[in-house]
Amino acid sequence: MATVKDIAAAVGVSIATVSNVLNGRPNVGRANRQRVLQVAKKLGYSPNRAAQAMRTGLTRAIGLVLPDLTNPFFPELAQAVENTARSYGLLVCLIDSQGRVDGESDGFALLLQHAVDGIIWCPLGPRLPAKLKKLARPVVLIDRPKPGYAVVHSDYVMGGRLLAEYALRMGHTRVGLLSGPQNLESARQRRDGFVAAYPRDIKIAWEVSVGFDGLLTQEAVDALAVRRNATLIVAGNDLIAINAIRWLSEHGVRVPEDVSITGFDNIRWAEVVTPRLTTIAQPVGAIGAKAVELMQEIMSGEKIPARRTVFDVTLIERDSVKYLGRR
Amino acid sequence: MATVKDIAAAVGVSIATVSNVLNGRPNVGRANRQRVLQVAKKLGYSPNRAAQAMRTGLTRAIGLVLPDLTNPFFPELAQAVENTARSYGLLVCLIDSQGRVDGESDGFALLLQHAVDGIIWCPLGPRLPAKLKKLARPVVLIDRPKPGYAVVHSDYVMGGRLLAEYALRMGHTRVGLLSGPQNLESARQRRDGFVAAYPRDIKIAWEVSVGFDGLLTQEAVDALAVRRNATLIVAGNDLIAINAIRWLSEHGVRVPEDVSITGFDNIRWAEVVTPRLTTIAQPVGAIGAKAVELMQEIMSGEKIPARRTVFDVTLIERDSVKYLGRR
DNA sequence: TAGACCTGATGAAACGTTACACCACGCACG
DNA sequence: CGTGCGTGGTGTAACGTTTCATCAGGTCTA
Repeated sequence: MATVKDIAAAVGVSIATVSNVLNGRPNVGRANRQRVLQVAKKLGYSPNRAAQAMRTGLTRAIGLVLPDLTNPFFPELAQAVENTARSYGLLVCLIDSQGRVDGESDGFALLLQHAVDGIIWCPLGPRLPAKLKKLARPVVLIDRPKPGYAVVHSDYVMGGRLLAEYALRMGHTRVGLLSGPQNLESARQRRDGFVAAYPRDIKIAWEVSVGFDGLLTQEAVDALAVRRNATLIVAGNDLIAINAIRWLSEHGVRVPEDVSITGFDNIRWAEVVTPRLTTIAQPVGAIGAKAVELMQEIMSGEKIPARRTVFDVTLIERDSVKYLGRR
Repeated sequence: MATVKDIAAAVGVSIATVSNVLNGRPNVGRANRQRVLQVAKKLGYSPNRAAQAMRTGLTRAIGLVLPDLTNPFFPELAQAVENTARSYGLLVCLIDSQGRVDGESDGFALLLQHAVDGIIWCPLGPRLPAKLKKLARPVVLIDRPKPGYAVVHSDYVMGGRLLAEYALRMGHTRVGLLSGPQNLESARQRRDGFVAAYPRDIKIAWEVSVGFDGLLTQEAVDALAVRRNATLIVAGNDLIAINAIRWLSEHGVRVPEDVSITGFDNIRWAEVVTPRLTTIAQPVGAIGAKAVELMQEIMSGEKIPARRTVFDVTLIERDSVKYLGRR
């Protein structure tokens, strides 16, 4: 591997001069600047990141800490993050905690050892390890807000509202709520957005909340079995909706003929499942990209970045909601 | 951050001694060894990776280069790789080429800059960039063999054979082949394993091959429309099978009543789709884990690792194949 | 013409490790 | 008693960069 010393020798200047032109500093003459650039290219020079890191403390790598890649929401996110990061010349170091808080903190420790320049984090555990906090590297949360952090996510209450409007338009006035975990702001806002949109027109027949992994609790199954007189089930995300559909069809309840259902996230399963799931689409790619851009802004110190970036969502109408006629 | 100098000062020995005990070298007395360890722990010492990398040339990080995380085969793989790597203290640096060969080589360049210790690669492009090859870092291929590389993948011809046996058992003797890209060994072996298993009993009514992303070509659609008198369609992977099912049901052909179909991979969609897909399960997690273990073996130089590790696959019987009665 | 001030360039220290070469000491052996 | 060796320990160079302080020489100004 060519080093700055090699370039200096080839051009006949000092390594300081080489370093100066490579870093775009002004104190070097036109002729030398050109020759250095030229030789650097010819030698296929690329700076030794380890040496740079040692001098500057910066690694040009960022961490991406996710709870579970097998949750189909995350791969697309990871892909967007990686590609945007790469366009900034940043390497993405992946941590998948497999839903375990201790895995997450192990991951943080590893990222800390490697001194990543920043972390994009979809939080599972409650807080950042103290050591990492002391390092004061920029942290951008994704999808799940937490006080004191920059965060980018989509407009969950808008999503809830969109679903409520649509429900009404399709003639549904009694609904059951199969919400996500209510300790998560992202789940709470979906629910609240829906409930608050048309409180007079839409009655909540029943309500139970489950995890975002979609596993149905006994309570949830009981609710699905009875359904009271809800004509529509509003699920906290697509995974929940899909599991509900499967449970229902295994128990002889047809969707949407007997009961309608909506999801949230528009994961790719949503259109392969039967019936194809009506849901809310988040701009996952844009969210991932924005998180990296934010990170880059913070790192370059150009400006104080927004604490909170919220993306609009859209309704994806498919086949899982039956039209009951105008009210 | 505490350094070895800090420890040395606190204990009252030289930094060389500190380094010696930290690296388990024998030339240091019992008393000093204990005190150094103790102080290191108290100070929360963790070695500066950049400095280590500069001295030793080793970074304790590996690259994971994938063609497309949104292909549901890969997230599980990535998760397994990351978790196993972490258990060895290795950081995983992710590259997702989004199916573009130039993205892949950009990714390799980035990994090269960061001097990862090795690369786990599910190859898209034909060859490793020359520079990387010169570095002679260990490379382990996953899923797609290539001459001259260590590779871990599952037993595709066994999968093909299993499907053939099953087809026969269910009474299917005329099949259509919707194979994967035949320039990929993994697709070719699936097909050949199936075809070669019972050449006298099973007739191939027609055959077309498409990409592993499952997008149906015009040729594929034509074949699906006619189907000749095939009673079973053997798809190259689950994505292809699922797209075929969707096309068929959109065109009034019922699965499996009118035609049966099988997949390959057992991606998680396979059990949410209707009908639930009969397919071949690969031990994806085991494959990812094994790739890392192999990498670790090569890096530690303990032994010459196997060039090729092949995993058994299993048949997952679900609802997409109709029983036609014993022949 | 002396001083001030630019421009272009350089020497050398520093970042935190590792590892080679060396040293001091004590003991055993011929 | 001299030599050799094993044990425990240290000094220091080197990895490749960046950056600070410095400098030579030229030009402008008073």
